[in-house]
Amino acid sequence: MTDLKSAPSPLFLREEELRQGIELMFFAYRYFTSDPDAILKRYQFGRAHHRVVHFVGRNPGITVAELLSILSITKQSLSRVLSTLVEQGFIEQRPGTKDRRQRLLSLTEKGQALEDELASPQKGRVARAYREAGAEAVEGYRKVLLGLIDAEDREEILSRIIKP
Amino acid sequence: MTDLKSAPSPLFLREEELRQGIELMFFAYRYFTSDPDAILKRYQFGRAHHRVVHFVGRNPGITVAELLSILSITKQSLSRVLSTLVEQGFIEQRPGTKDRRQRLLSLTEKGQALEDELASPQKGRVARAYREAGAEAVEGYRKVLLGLIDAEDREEILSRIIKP
DNA sequence: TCAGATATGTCAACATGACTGACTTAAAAT
DNA sequence: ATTTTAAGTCAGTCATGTTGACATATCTGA
Repeated sequence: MTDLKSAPSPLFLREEELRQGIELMFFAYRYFTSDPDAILKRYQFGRAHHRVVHFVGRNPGITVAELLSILSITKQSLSRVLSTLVEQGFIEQRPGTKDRRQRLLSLTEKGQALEDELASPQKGRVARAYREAGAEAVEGYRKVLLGLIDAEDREEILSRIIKP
Repeated sequence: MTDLKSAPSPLFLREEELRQGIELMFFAYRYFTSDPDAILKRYQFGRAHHRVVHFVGRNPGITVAELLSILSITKQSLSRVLSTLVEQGFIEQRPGTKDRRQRLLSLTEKGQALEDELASPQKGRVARAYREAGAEAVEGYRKVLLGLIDAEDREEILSRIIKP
């Protein structure tokens, strides 16, 4: 018989490592969203508004359908948030030139200001983490995050992220 | 005057890198939670149930107050989820021996089975990402995630994660 | 050109999980 | 004995997700 006490299996160690990676993600994500969350409160907005502002800001002229696909939510969920943002003058819609059914979305100046306000502390937080961890660690961070995504979706997501 | 076209500023590049890191986190987190989310549906549970089952599983005998502190939610929010899990026999409570006001929480066998079921595909996903990225990348991933956490909270969170 | 497909928006209804604030009970601590 | 603490509860609110059905305008292909 093997000695159970003195020879912990590599499998157990790996299990522990995985669990730590999972918990670390849980806690890190909470801090990751904490800065914008605090700002959004002042506007009586939630994370959903942030996501819309972010992706419209990064993809000016995006269609509603594309936005739905990025956010992976239903039309109805988006609708509430989007109409609020349009009514309050953060986002503007204009009909597509090729297809006039489309409503191409973009940030107004006011919307751009909000986007900057929300993004700034979050970028600051990520910048600090990058700086502290070093360039090599950043590369690892990106590799692992990408690996968490279903293999078949990676290319599409990468092309969305790396676009400009 | 400097040539704006041919010499993009390092600041711009850094901005882009930060934005990519932010978006990557957004997408990765969605996949990260996707496996347990699908399972939870079958039990008519949500992410909140998962978090409770997870942290009770990893900290048998945890008090309600400690659990609240880890989850950073209110008593009322926890209450609904926790009472459901207790009623349905996933979690058991026993009075503390030193302080009988406390209800020490632990998983029942049924609760442990649920924890395993939820954790297993998530661990599989993380394991795959780790394997594909390599040990060095994993170290970087952990460094950056830790760096996203407020410096003053890191020690406490690390001690929670690395406990056993 | 017209029928069907598509892009968007809207209505109604519902579930989850977060919040606040006030209050109760039991037990511990001073 | 009084105060503090641990836990639970009540009542209400909000944000954000869901489904399914339907309306309108526009585009596209036979």
